[in-house]
Amino acid sequence: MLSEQVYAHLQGAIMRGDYAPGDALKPQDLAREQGVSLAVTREALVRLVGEGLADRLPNRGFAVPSFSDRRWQEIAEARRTIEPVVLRMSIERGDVDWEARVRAAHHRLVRTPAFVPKEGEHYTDAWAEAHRVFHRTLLEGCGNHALLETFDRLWTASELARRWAAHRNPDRDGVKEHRRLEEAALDRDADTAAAVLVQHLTLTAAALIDDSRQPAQQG
Amino acid sequence: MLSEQVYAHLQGAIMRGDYAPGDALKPQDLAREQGVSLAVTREALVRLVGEGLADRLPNRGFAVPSFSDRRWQEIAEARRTIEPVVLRMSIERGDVDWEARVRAAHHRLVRTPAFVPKEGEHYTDAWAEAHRVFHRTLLEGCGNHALLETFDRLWTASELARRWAAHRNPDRDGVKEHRRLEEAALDRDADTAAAVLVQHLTLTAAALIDDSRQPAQQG
DNA sequence: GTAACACAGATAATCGATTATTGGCCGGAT
DNA sequence: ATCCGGCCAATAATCGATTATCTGTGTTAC
Repeated sequence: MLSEQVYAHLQGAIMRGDYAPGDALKPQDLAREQGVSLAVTREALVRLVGEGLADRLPNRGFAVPSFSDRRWQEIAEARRTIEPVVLRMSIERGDVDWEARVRAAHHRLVRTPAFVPKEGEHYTDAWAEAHRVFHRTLLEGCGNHALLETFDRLWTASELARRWAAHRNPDRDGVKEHRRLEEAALDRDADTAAAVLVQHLTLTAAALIDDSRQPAQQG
Repeated sequence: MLSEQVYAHLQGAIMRGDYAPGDALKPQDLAREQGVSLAVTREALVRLVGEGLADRLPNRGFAVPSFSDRRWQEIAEARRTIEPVVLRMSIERGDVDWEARVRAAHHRLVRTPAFVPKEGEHYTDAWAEAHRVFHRTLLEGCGNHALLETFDRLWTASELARRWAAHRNPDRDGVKEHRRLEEAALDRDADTAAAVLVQHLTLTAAALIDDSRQPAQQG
């Protein structure tokens, strides 16, 4: 299934930031680059649109979603609204296997370097994936596929937005936040875990507000 | 944009139950029936898959999602988990325009006949739509597109499942439930509204459990 | 000088035909 | 009689070419 490969390639490219928001995704060019036909490329693009990773402008083709501060804030709020509730369910229901996977995911997250020296300011692909897996594993104890799918969609949107938010981290200790999250979850302390998660998500959202509303005001 | 029409047609047909769960959706046949090419049909099918209204079996084509009791229960639980929280936000934030739209949606719901005499046991399209609009309007006060999109996806999945759940309504007064929901929302009584909504969703889910686990055990 | 129109190039959307893969069917061997 | 393996029809997936639509530019009329 060629469209699968093209889809994966485009998803990676968009999430990695190879294209800027608003850039046109021309089926012709993409088809030539990938060495496939138009139909295949179109199929992949339609899928991307379904996942929210591309916009479709009728009779004007496809494009990378344009960054919108408002939309980003709504996604962040949606996560703050939904994830704590699911986390509570997860903590209540998770079994030993879940506990083990949380530990494993946290370990992997801690041991994966977030930045590579030369690469510059952006997270490594490996860390981004470990980060996603940790957050998802925390919720997987709920055992509800529909809820986890909701998480997946919001996470994707959230990551895409963050990629384009030039975040100057206000003294933030992500490592510590994650550790507190892991501890509270494994202690079955739902209240604490939910509170820490909300704070974690709030801080992430706040980092963007600052940058977009006070660009380079360092006085 | 032809694929749009084909998409709309298929969505309606699937939701209406013109195809049974598991039925193959053959691009060839569909293309012939609709008088369009394969590419167009495929594009529509890929969209359907994205919306959860079709399954894709690699190298084996597309099919109507097979009904799964487990999946349905998970969707119902997801709704019970998310919608009350969003309803609270909506009640807290909704403005006068929202109030007016809630009243209008409820009025329309009440005045739309749920069944047509001859048609048999299934809801009319008009009532199903009015029902959806009422529930969605209740949540729209939250003003968060990401959350409403989540609602839309869960609603679609929920409706599709319900279409195939031969629900024998246990003495249920849907009209009354909706009225209590409207009243609590407009009274800004978030606690009551959330509680009524959870009960509403629980009863809907329960109707299916009964039928699938005790098929025709009447005495 | 401005504004409306028409042309041209680019590209989105669609089509009909070709290739590749699947699952069932038949025959032969054990 | 049953099981294994190779044909065959059906159809999924892909392709290259065609048609329709949009955007920008240049021209002409006022």
